[in-house]
Amino acid sequence: MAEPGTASSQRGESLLFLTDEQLRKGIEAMFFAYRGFTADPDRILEKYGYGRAHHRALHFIHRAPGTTVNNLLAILGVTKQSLNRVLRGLIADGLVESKVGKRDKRERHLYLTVIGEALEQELSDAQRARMREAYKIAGPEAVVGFRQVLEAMMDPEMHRHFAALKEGANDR
Amino acid sequence: MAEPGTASSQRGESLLFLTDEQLRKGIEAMFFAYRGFTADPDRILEKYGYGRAHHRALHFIHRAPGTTVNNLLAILGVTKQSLNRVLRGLIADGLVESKVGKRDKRERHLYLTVIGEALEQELSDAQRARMREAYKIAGPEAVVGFRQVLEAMMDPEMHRHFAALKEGANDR
DNA sequence: CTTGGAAAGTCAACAAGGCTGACTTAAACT
DNA sequence: AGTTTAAGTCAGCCTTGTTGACTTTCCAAG
Repeated sequence: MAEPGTASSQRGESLLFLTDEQLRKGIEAMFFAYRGFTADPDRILEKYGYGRAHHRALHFIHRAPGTTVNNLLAILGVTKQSLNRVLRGLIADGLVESKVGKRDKRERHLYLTVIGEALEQELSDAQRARMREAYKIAGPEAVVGFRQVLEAMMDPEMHRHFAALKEGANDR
Repeated sequence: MAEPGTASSQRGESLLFLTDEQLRKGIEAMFFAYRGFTADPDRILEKYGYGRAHHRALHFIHRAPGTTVNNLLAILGVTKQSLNRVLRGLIADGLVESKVGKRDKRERHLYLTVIGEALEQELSDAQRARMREAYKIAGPEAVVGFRQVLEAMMDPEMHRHFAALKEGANDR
């Protein structure tokens, strides 16, 4: 790889490797890795006639069952019309259920049905398998660094949403 | 849900955090980070009436000046028709130059013009700035791990292309 | 020297998934 | 009562991906 001779790699001040070349390699790594990251789900989705947009909706509804449309909109960062097109299909096919809110009846709370959960699992299994494999190859230390860099790369707004998606425990 | 210690393979201590929950957080981190990763260039591209596809073409032509269309096709992983549409625009606008090959006159070798380089720089500057910032926050150790995980996540075919894009030195 | 195949380019048609703008309905808030 | 909010819808547009069919140019092998 590149020159390892940047002296002490433990000092936070040793930013000598931040050459344009190294940064460009990072950019390219993101590009190629993201392709791998989406490749397996894409293949599965095709079988069912869905796309990436459906996957994202399924993923985040699974993660935050009972979430409102508005909340999902904020997480996904798309327009109401875009999301609605996708959601309509998933509801029509019986993968997602939309329930009128109790406190506020204007809101719709979204849930995965049994078959919705099943597809989410299938997609998630594939994606987790690749990630697990990558983690195994790179090792535990690398995983920590990976996550740190990714988090630092997010827009602050997005990082808020990311952090809010903690393990378990949702409202409702 | 997340049962810890499922099938402890290889290094015992290391795999304890590979719960489904942790893996899902990794997946979400990729999603949100990629959004941040593309946000700045997207804003710039909009000013000039271009899209992400144009950015990718500019990036890889900059990286491998004189590359052939076929080679670019393999790197980008799109169809000839898709790439050609984008390339046609860039050539018409004078950002990219297409030269007939010397050895093999069927091939076209692609180069950025001065203004092509200028736009590539503008895009790249923004993207590198974000990456540099993320690297600085995460620290040098993290950067190494980041790159290791990303490389392990690529499809083998894509990793070949990635590795081929080493510093400097192009064919011709 | 002929011919098969590779590299590039083009036309046409289509689909997914973004977007804007305008508008409706129902419910909540003030 | 009037305004705002959440959701949904219709219509239309754009980018970027896809197939399929076809041409031109040219290299290389028979």
